[in-house]
Amino acid sequence: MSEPRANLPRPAPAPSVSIAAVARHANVSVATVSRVLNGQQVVKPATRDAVMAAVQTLGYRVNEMARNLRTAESRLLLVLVPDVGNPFYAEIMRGIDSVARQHGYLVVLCDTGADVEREHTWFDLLRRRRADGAICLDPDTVQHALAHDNAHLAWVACAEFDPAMAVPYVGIDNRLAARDAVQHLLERGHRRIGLINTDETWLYARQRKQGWHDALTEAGITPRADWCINTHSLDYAAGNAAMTQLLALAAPPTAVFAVSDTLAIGALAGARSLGKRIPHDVAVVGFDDIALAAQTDPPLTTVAQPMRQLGETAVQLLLDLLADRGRPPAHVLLPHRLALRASA
Amino acid sequence: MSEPRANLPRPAPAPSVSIAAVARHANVSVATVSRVLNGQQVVKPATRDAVMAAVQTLGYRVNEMARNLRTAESRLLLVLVPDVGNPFYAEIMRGIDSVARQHGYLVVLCDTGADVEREHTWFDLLRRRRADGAICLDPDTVQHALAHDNAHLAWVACAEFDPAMAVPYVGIDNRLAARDAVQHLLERGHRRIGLINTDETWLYARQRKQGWHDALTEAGITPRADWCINTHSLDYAAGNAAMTQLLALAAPPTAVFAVSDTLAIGALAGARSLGKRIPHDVAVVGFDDIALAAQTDPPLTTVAQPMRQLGETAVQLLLDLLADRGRPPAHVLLPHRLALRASA
DNA sequence: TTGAAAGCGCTAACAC
DNA sequence: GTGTTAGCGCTTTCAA
Repeated sequence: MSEPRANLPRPAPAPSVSIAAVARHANVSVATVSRVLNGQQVVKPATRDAVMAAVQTLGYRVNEMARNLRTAESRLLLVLVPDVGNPFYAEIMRGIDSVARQHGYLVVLCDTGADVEREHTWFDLLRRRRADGAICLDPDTVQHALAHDNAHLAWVACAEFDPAMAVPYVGIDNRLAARDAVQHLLERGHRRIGLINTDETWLYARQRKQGWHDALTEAGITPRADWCINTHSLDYAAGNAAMTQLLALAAPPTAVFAVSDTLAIGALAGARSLGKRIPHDVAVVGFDDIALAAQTDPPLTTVAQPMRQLGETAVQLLLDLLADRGRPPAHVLLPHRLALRASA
Repeated sequence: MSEPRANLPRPAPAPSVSIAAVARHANVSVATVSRVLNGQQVVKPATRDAVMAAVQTLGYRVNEMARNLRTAESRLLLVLVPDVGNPFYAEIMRGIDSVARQHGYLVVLCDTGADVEREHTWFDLLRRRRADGAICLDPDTVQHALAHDNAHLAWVACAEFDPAMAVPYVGIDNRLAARDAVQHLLERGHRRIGLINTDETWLYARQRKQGWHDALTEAGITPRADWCINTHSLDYAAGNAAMTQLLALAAPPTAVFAVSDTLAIGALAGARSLGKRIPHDVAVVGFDDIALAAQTDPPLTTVAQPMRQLGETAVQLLLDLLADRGRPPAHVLLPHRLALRASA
């Protein structure tokens, strides 16, 4: 919908020097000024210098809004993030931001709360030409709900994606990564290995659970249902509660794999408050390798995701798409690695 | 400088429905369509409905770039943040974002690294009409360096500010808040109270040190120079190292006040790795009250800043300024409180 | 190598 | 109430 917008107060415009003023001052046409400003080589050096001098003395700055209207692009990219406060996303943002800026794009951080409705309102900015493209980090289920209405818009999926959708994406092999993490625990001699998983509306949650399952069954262990807890959020408190629940079991796990570092760090706190020592009483492996992971007590063993590179690649995919709308969607899987520390 | 921009590849434009098409389809003028779209009440209901129907069937969306060129505003706000990864700023961002969106503004998160040069390039976006205003969270010393060149631009300071500058700001009374924190420690019987401070290019660092000093001298204690450590960053590792250094003193502090929660959490880790129990061997008080503070072991006693409200107020100040460039700069101080937990 | 002029899609002043 | 029209400041043919 194109709703009538609320009657917002209008700010007063700032005083401005237009391209026409520069042209007048330099005794050339606006076309010539434009050519100089855009670095076109056809302009005679002397003319060029005169224009630059005028720009200098007048303190002229291009009005990018006008330029963008003319070129039909906003040079704005949207990043749709389910939870801005999560450090995992913060690092991806950094990757996105650096590459986007190199290409002359500005990035708007959009908090979606993993909610389809809010996603829709953000996508509407694309329709209104407010932004050129979007990078979506929301659950694959949310993306799926979006796909139909937004097929013609320029967007890519990052970290989380639905492989069946005709949208470019970049991520890691979550199933394999989770399997690696659990195998590490198995190698340390653990047989009862718990899983702190999150909401399975996330593809990564389903895939990492699979990886946990893979590793256990390959080791001849039958995963028990009560070894697996699903939290409703990724915050520290949720990890804390999940660990408490796991340790209350008659035969509690001797090791726990959490699908996110924030959950794992909460789990550490939960175990400690029950007087457990880590990794002696219970070992913990996390996922992501956020900065805090190296600072916990003990430092957290975790699956390192190439977060920065994830973000960088996502922008690249988006720019490729913008440059050629017709191209078949590219799918990129980046390598992960296990960051071994003291918690497991 | 208005540099010739790099020759960036141009994305292909998306297919589009203009306001003229809607007008044609509804048998009215573009002006009428514009009126309906902007919610002006003068339009006859029947006409309005016809327009809306045309909008619906054509799938029209306003081109905000064109609108913004005409209204001479970009509806974009900049938030200049020294460190995007710091959870303190993440929460302020949330406050900013929510209020900005309510007023039809989009927010761009700008990572400055507390660097004057990078700040300058961001401010240039204001000059090029790419953004309408900015909220600056950088050190007062950086702001000070900026003030001269950017006096005519619309910007406000948040959390950190130079009271002597003619720029609107919102913050808290850092000196008083720090004094409260240290007084709490004194009430618990501590006499040797360390300070983990950060770089004193920050006004808040200087002010909080003052508060620490105030409380001690009021209690008849002479603050010792070696009780005070200045870190070069706010990350967990810096807090860890500072605590280690403090505890190596001949007569180590029995309590430590850290000027940021991230520092305090790192300090907790540092103390623990030396086998100290908290608060028994050394008590710790932080500053900010980020989400993680309630999840540490033990939970962190800290000075709670109204982060969300800080952000909300900053936007309000900025919008006020945008609405009336001439108004005298408003200065707002928000209340803090002590969040009592187990670490002190 | 440069200039004149036609828009980009919209809002708003003015006319009817 | 509604239509006509003149720009907003820029880029980009097309001519010269």
